[in-house]
Amino acid sequence: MTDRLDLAFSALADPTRRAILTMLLEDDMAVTDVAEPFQMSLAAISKHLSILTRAGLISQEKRGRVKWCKLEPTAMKDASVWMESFGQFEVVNLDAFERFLDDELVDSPDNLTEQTDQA
Amino acid sequence: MTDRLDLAFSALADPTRRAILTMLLEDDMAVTDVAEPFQMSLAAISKHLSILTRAGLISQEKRGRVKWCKLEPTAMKDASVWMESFGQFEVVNLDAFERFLDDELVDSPDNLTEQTDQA
DNA sequence: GCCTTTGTCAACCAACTGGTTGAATAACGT
DNA sequence: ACGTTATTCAACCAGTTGGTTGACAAAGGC
Repeated sequence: MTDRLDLAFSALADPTRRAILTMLLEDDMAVTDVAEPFQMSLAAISKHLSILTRAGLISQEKRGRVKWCKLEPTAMKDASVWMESFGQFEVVNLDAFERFLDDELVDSPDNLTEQTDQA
Repeated sequence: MTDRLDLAFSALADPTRRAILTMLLEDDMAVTDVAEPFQMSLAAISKHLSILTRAGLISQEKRGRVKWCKLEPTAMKDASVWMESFGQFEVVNLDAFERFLDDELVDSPDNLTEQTDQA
């Protein structure tokens, strides 16, 4: 219990934490800066960051009095690999191939800002 | 809150539910048969199944007195797509492309039968 | 030295989770 | 009609989660 996948998926289950990961996609950030756009307390964000750290999704390194947060995509990739087993049923076709090529051409991930409203 | 991704990721965060999904990879199953390998009560499994249903990861159809559970990979794929954005850092290269082509050549997914710890 | 900034810790709280049990519902076999 | 099988419902419980606040420690600036 509480293996890698448990930690990764339950860390990803929270929208605040997903938003944080999206922010870190742009650049490494200090804890205070991560907290800035949110309405909740700094302590709450600090907790979220330690959950993300425990899941291996980010790493934190203290330099001076500032603690820098850095995205660690490896843990996410493990979870992604687990999920991909389920996808094979439907996606092995030219459509997927085309989308793959499209993704290759996109160099900056501007369309990533938490796409929750597109239901 | 509690949007699609919240539901999908938190459903996937539980090892029992991931095991259930893996079982359903093989074939559609009745609730009782899903419950059989687990040590917990049937009611607990029933709850897990409704969580998976609410997340869209499976569908349930009642035929006679038996409720059949069927894998629905679409919801998982949504989550997978979200995650893949984070992979771009490391995988955008010929390696990924090559693996994609390899997958294309495999016509039957026979190598899927044992990728988890499910006994 | 002193004040400010950065971040965590500890205690607390309400809400949710994952399990239990026992009763209820619904369809089947005979 | 009756007992059996399949599944859910309702109430309950312990433990976890996601937030709060106030106190604290550590590093920097002046």
